[in-house]
Amino acid sequence: MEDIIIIKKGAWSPEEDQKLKDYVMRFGIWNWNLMPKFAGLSRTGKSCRLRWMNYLRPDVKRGPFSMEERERVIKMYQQLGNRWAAIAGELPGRTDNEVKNFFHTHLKKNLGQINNIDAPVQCRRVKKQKKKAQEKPKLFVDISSPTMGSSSSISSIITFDQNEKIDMEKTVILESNPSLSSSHSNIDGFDQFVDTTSFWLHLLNHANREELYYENS
DNA sequence: AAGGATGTCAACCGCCCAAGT
DNA sequence: CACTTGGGCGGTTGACATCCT
Repeated sequence: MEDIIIIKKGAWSPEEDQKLKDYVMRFGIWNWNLMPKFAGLSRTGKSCRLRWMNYLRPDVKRGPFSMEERERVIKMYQQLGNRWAAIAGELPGRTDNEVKNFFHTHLKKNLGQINNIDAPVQCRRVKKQKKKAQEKPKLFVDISSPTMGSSSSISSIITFDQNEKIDMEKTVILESNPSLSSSHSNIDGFDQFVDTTSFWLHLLNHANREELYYENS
């Protein structure tokens, strides 16, 4: 007769954390699937691995992202796209999960809802987002890869510094490399163009973030 | 003050890939 | 070469905190 193993899910208790930490410190990582049994944990190997990698590892850096880290995330995202593990690799002590969460909460929330950056997230906030999506956006953002761009017919490209305000009524945000930017002649009513690196850094640096957010809601 | 809306982040799920057999 | 398995990854969800009306 096989043993019945009850697998626990959800938040980790301090006791579980200690068990996992103690075990890894003592015996190292050898097989995540077998480890829980030996460590006395009612968790899956995957769950243990995730907990260790994202939280318990001694070299995991916690706390808010510094401005340097923020800038790096933005630049790496533009280079690599949603390869969070690769981006995290450029940020010592940060995990892919952290980078992903940071991007979604601090960057995308301000920009994604006003453009088709990607498909809407299926979550409990969809209802509200749908309502917002019906309204005509004042801001258009294109964060497609620079290599995807085609010929340009941009009338003007601007960058701005930290204290400069953006005309949200007539602004089109284009990709980071102006020379590769694609034509957006099919978008009516916009006459300013801003490269995304500049825009995102502005958004992060500047207190206008709130203003920008609500401007579009 | 209360209840709903929203923000944040830890954790889970499912898929993919590489290595081993 | 096909199959299995373990680990890694990105997408998504859920719980809780905070904000807003």
